[in-house]
Amino acid sequence: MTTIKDVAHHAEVSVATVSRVINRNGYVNEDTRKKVEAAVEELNYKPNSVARSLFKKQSKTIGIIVPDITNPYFPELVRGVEDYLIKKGFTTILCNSDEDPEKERLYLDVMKQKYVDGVIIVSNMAEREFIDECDIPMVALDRNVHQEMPAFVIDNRDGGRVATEHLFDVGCKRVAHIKGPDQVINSEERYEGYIEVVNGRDWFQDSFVVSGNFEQKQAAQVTKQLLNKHPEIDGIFAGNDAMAVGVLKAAESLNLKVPEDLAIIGFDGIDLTEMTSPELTTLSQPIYQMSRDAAKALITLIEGKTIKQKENLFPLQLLKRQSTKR
Amino acid sequence: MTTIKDVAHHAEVSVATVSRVINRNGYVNEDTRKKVEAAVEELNYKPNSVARSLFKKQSKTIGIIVPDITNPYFPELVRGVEDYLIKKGFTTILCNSDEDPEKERLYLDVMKQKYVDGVIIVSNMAEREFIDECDIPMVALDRNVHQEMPAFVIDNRDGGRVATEHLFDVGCKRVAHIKGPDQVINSEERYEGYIEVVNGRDWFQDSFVVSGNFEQKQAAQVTKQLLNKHPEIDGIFAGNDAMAVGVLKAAESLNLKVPEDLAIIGFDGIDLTEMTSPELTTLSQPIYQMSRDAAKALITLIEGKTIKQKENLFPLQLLKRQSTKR
DNA sequence: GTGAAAGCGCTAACAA
DNA sequence: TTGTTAGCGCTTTCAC
Repeated sequence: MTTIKDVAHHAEVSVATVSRVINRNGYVNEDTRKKVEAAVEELNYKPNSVARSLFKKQSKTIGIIVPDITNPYFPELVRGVEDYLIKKGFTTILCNSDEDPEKERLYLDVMKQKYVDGVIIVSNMAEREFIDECDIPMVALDRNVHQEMPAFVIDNRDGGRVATEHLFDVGCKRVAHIKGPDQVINSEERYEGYIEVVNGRDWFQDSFVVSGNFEQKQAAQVTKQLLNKHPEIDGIFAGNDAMAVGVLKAAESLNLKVPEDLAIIGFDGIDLTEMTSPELTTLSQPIYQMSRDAAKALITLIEGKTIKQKENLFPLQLLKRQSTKR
Repeated sequence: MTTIKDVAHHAEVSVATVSRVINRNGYVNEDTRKKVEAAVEELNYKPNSVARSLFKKQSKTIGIIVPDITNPYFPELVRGVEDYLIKKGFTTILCNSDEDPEKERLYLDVMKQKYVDGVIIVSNMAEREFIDECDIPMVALDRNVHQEMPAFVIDNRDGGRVATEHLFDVGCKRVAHIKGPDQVINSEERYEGYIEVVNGRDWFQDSFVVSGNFEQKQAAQVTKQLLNKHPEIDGIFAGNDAMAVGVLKAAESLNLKVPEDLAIIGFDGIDLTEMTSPELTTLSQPIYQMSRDAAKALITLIEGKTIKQKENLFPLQLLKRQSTKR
C-alpha cells in the first residue's frame, strides 16, 4: 500500500502539501499541484481512509439495522439506502436484528466503536434511553422509534382502513383480518385501521381477527381455522403480503374461489403479489423512495444540520388486482 | 468517547497496561487487572476500533458484493454470510454491483482503502488482473471467478441435466428451455446441461431455447411466443425460479393446464416456488450453507492459512412439486 | 505557498 | 510485572 509519504517523496514535497492537493484545501501552487497529481497517478495512490477516520472521527460508513434481510420487504429498503449513500461516498454496513433488542444493542455498540457516521434503523423495540446514549445520528425507517427521531413511514392505520373499506366496496359482507405479530407496532396500527371500519357492525366479533406472524405458512394455517369457524367470511385483509399469499393458499385448499368466494387484500406491495394467481390486491408502499429519503435525511443529520419534520408520511397506493375484482 | 488514556488515568496505570488487559495478552498482575477492569466498567470504555485498525492494518470488516440484493436469491446468501461473521466479530459491508465490472472495481477500491479484511464476491465478470492486484483475501460465491480463488458453488451443468431429465421422466415429449442472461456463466452452464439431454433428439432445434434474463415478466413474454411457435412443447425448464413463475403465468394466460398440458421446473429453490399454485418443482441449492461455508473459508484465508480445495461443490436437491406431478 | 510537527487512539517493542 | 515510547497514515495548526 502506498502512503502519503511515498507520494511526498516522489513529488519532492512534504506530506502536508500532498494532503492539501488531495483534499483541495489550503493554498498550493499550480506547478507543485501538478507534480503531486502526477505522483498520485503514477503510484496509484489511494488515501487510507482508516487513518483519515481516526483523525476526523468519522468513517464515511453508515449502518442499517433491519429485522431480517430475508424478509422480502427489506431488500428494496436496503437497496434504496445503499444506492443513495454510495453516491455520497458512504459505505453501508448491514445488520440483521431479528427484532431482538439485544442484537440491536450489540450492533449499535459495534458501530459506535467503528465511528460509523450514522445509522438507519427499522425497529420499534429500541429503548429510548440506550438510543440516546448512543449519540449517533439516526433516522427511523418503516417504524417510529421515538418522537424526536426523524422517521420515514407510511400511515399504517389509514392503510388498514383503506384496505378494509376496499373489501366492502367490492361487495364483501364479512371481512376478517389476519394480524401481524403483536410486538411489531405496524401490525397493531393496521389492525386498528381494520377495527375502525368493522367496529359496531352487528356481525363483528373478536374471533374475526387472528394472528399470523407475517409469515405465509402460519397465515395459511390460521386462515383455515378461521374459515372453518366462520364460513360466512367473504373477504380477508392480511396484515402483509406474505400472509396474503398464505390466505390464498388456504382458500385454494378449501376449494374457495378467489375473488368470487373470498376476496383478499395484502399490504406492502412487494413483487411477490404479482407472482401469484390470481394476482393480489395490495396497499403498496413507496419503499424505494422512503428509504432514499431516509438516507438523504441521515446525511443531513451527519452534516450537523437538524431536521424539523420529524414524522415523514408517505402515500400508500391501492393496487387493485384480481384477488378483489368482482 | 472515553479513550484508553482515560481508563489508564482512572485506574492509575499506564495505557500499555490497559491495553494488555483488554487484549488479554502480556503479563499483568491480578490486582491491577481488577483495577483496570473496574475502570473499564465504570467508564463504560469501548476500545476504538478505528485506531486499532490503523495499527493492525485490519478492520474486522468484510465486504460482500452481490449483483442485486433485490433479487430474491441473494438475501439468504447475504444473511448466511452475515450470521456467521458477526459471531466471529466481523461486520459486513453490502455492495450491489448490478453485474457491472465498473461498480465492482469501485467497491473493491473503496474496501481496500478501508482495510477491509476480505471480500466475498458473486461475479463472473471480475477481471483476473484487477482482482489479483487487489491483494485482499477473497472467495467466490455462486459463481467461479477464477481458478485460484476458492469458490462455493453448485454444479449448474449437472443441475441443468437433472432438471431436463426430470421433465422427460414425468412423461414430457418436447422440452424447451428459458435461458438466463448470456453474460452470467451460470445460465450458460445450466443451458449446457439442458443441451446435453436434448441434443440429437430428432425434434430438437435451436428455437426450443429462448432467453429470459432471469426475470419473471420477460420470461412470461418469451414463453408465450415460444409456445405459439411450438405448441407441441409440453415441458419447460426455466433457468431460475423467477422465470419459472413467468412461465407459469404465460401458461395460465394461454389456458394451458400445469402440469397436465405443460410441466414446469425452475432452478434455485427460493421460497417463491412454494407461493405459487401449483407449487413449482425446482432444483434447490443449499444457499444458507454455501454462504456460511464461504464465510468460514474467508476467515481461514484472513487468518493467513490457505485453502487447498479451490472449487467446493454443493449438492442440488430436486424438489418435486405440483408443477411436474403427472 | 510550503514544511515541521503534533496528535487522532491504539499496540507492541523495549526498558526498567 | 509495568511504563515509556515510537509509530500506524493522515490532517491541520503554526511558523517560515
